[in-house]
Amino acid sequence: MPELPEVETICKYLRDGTETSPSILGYVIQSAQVLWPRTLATPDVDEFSRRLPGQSIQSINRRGKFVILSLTRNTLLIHLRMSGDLLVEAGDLAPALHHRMLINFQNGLRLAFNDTRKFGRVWLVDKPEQVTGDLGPEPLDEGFSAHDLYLRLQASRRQLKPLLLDQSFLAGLGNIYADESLNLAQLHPLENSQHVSETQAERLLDAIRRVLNEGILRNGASIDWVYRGGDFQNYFRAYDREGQPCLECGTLIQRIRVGQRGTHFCPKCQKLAE
DNA sequence: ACGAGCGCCTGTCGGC
DNA sequence: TGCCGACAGGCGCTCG
Repeated sequence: MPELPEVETICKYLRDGTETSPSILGYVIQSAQVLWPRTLATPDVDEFSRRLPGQSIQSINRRGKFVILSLTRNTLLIHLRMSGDLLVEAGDLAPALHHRMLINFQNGLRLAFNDTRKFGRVWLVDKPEQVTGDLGPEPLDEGFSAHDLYLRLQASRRQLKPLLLDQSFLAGLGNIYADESLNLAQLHPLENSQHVSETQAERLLDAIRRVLNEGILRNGASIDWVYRGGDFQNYFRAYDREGQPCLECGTLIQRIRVGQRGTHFCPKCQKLAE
């Protein structure tokens, strides 16, 4: 799934629960099972399984695309990468086909990490900064200003699309929301970051925030086999809309390849400055 | 400092 | 129908 709005949606689901699923705050861990060992970035399976039992879930937060579960003594970080998902379910069910890790609680429920493509990773560490230390600012953080963004753009000379995907530049954007943000801000994905004016930087941050907030409001986007009820995919402006009319001017959306990622934009609204 | 290419995985889709 | 390549919401690693 995961870009910032989808990860935020999952955090909310775990923290607040839903009509059919409880919050896991305060749940006490009884045991852990790692069904696909490479899921575990650190420590090894033995130590992981030894340290978790007895700890409880103190808080659930997001930083960039990381889900962060603060436990009694340690911190559990989960990155869903391309196809990961977190589910609260009955502890006596047979593990589903793509379940990679199970955290069993004392109350008979469990947290399941489902990840078809096996790219997802889990860390159990003492300090979350050990994992999230290189992340750039949070785009929705009020303390992060358009001027801050402008200075960061000036400090680089990269193309905007790869820059927005770089988690050390800005945390949380992925391929969908980068395309959507650039389209709304009317900036070309290949534009050099040093050519972006202060006014354009303001427009870009505003666009990023609008797109992310709308994604969160709609519980993220649901595509293919990963479905959580989010419907932001019905409101895409550019992503996955090759050959369809731009919502602004009717010009057909183009798809190009940028840094091996499919990139969608309107050739009329998003002009290269050069 | 930066971009390109590839590896990691499974599944789906379109073309032949 | 079957096979095969391209592609997918991510990221870390090489290599120029």
